[in-house]
Amino acid sequence: MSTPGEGLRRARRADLAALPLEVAPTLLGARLRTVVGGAEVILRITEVEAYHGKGVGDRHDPGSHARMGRTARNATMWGEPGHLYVYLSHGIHSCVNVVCGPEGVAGGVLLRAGEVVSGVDAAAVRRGIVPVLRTNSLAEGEPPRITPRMAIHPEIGGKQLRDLARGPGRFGQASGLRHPQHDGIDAITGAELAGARAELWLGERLADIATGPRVGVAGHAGTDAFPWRFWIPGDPTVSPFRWGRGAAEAAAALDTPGIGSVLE
DNA sequence: AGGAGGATGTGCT
DNA sequence: GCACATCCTCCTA
Repeated sequence: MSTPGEGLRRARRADLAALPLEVAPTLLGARLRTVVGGAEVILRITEVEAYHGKGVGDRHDPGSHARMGRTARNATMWGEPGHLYVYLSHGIHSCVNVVCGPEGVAGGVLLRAGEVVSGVDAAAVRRGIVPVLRTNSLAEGEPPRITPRMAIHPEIGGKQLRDLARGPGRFGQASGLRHPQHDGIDAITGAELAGARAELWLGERLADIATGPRVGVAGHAGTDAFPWRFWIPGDPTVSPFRWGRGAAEAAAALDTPGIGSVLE
């Protein structure tokens, strides 16, 4: 079993007890380690979004699955922090959130993108591109690199490696976690659920964090004016920005920038 | 009971 | 840039 990285420690439930807007930037550079069907993948998180909901002392979030209150679908978002809310997007993609905020208050951080730092083979199999990618024997903590076999396909370049977990659907697929069987899995204890285990590791120090409006969320001028999306500036695995339905118009009316700004 | 609309990715124009 | 896949959830009747 490989370790997720130098100087990292397992996340504790208390690390995730604050509201999503506070927790979200602390998950950048963290590792999500999953073992599904015996295959381990470690993802270094490079892009996240905060989602609140409707709850006591909470900021109302009309872009959240929890905006209407507690339902069967979003129940995990109300639960104990540190579990993973896995939902089905567009009938196709299983997307992964880290539940945070106090129990009884809806909140989660959507893991939008990551870098596969271990288990490239398993991730590539899940992404359906296994013939192209092979891992060489990587030293402990060494990032995956473009292999000779990839070099035979110059038209591909490093894009398939970069794209393995670039975007929430790809991230979920690379992780192996799926809706509905893995919804609610505990990333603090690492307890097995439906043949899967998940662990969250924290502790990487980042020099800079970028913020901006969330991607693809239907127009909610009030919330999109606030930076709910966080990413590691310059990281190639961060997904492209796009407006949600009606959001561009709403943002234009408020003179809200779309790409976001880099904070210190 | 029926239907609209997704916290998206892919492929074609 | 735009259509489409595919299915679940919640709203309306």
